[in-house]
Amino acid sequence: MPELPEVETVARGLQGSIAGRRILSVTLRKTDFIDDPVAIERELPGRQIARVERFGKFILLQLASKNDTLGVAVEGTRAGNGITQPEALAEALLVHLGMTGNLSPHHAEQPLAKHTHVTFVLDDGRELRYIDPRRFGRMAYLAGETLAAELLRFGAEPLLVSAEEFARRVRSSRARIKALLLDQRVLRGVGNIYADESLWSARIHPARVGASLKPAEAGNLLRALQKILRKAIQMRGSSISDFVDVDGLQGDYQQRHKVYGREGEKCFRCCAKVQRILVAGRSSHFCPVCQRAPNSGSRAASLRKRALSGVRVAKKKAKRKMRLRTSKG
DNA sequence: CTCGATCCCTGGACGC
DNA sequence: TGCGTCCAGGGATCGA
Repeated sequence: MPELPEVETVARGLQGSIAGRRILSVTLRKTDFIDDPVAIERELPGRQIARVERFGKFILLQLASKNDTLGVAVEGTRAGNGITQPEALAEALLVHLGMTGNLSPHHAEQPLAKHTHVTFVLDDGRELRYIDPRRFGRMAYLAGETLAAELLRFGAEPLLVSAEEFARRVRSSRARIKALLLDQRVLRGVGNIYADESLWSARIHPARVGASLKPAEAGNLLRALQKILRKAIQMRGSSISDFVDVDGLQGDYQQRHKVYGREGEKCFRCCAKVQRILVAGRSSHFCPVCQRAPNSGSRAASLRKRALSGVRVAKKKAKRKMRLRTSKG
């Protein structure tokens, strides 16, 4: 299940193996996961892949500008509004691997694997193939403002976001921290595995409300998340069911999982049994001892809280009254 | 705003 | 062996 480290692994692999190659032709088979199949057939043939990068859980195949690739002075700037915006990222093919997507180069003579939905013939005799049994992935050719608008929908990059920014995003929401970590509008790239792993590391229960996190807790969580993501990238991601990189190699980070997929097994810190519950509709693995359950979730607790704060307010009012009376008298 | 439910899809696990 | 059933999960969408 490709999340940030897996997608990063694939993007780096592709950057090394297909950057600079030109796409000669495109063959589409199943297209129900493609935003606009016709645009892909129209725009990609003849184009050079300038660079491959990760954006959240997306692989971005950045296309060299037509001017560069053709080496011909095509018509001048198209900026009709007079604003010249030398957009670094003007055109790209976005690929989301979903749950089971695989994007990798193959020798042309290699038989097509089952569920090969897209083939890009490259100028060196190889083919870049997209294989995705479940078709939970997504593919889209986007350019200009459409591309910019699409990328703007996503939140901060987990490896670059500052502690302040992360704390602000997380602590300004009443949603549960697990849901916030998974919400691509908050952070881009975190999925179920790394959300659970970082919450365990920071000893934060997945059902905690974001706004209930103390600044220090938010800081610990981001540190844990970044450390885990970096290590996972170093180990080329986690291979749970079928993730492999562009060379067909599995990742190794699943060997480091502390809670994910370990329901019923002992917590590595305290030996309590790892539990799995549903939070935000996703299975969430955690240690019930290390990660204390929020008590603000229960009705009884919230009533208790309200009663307490009510008492506090009443006391303050009484104090103020008293002060007024004494100052007068 | 936040939630849960539902759908998409297939392969793998499991029960009989 | 061969069914049927259930489940996983990222994301979109919809109604509460």
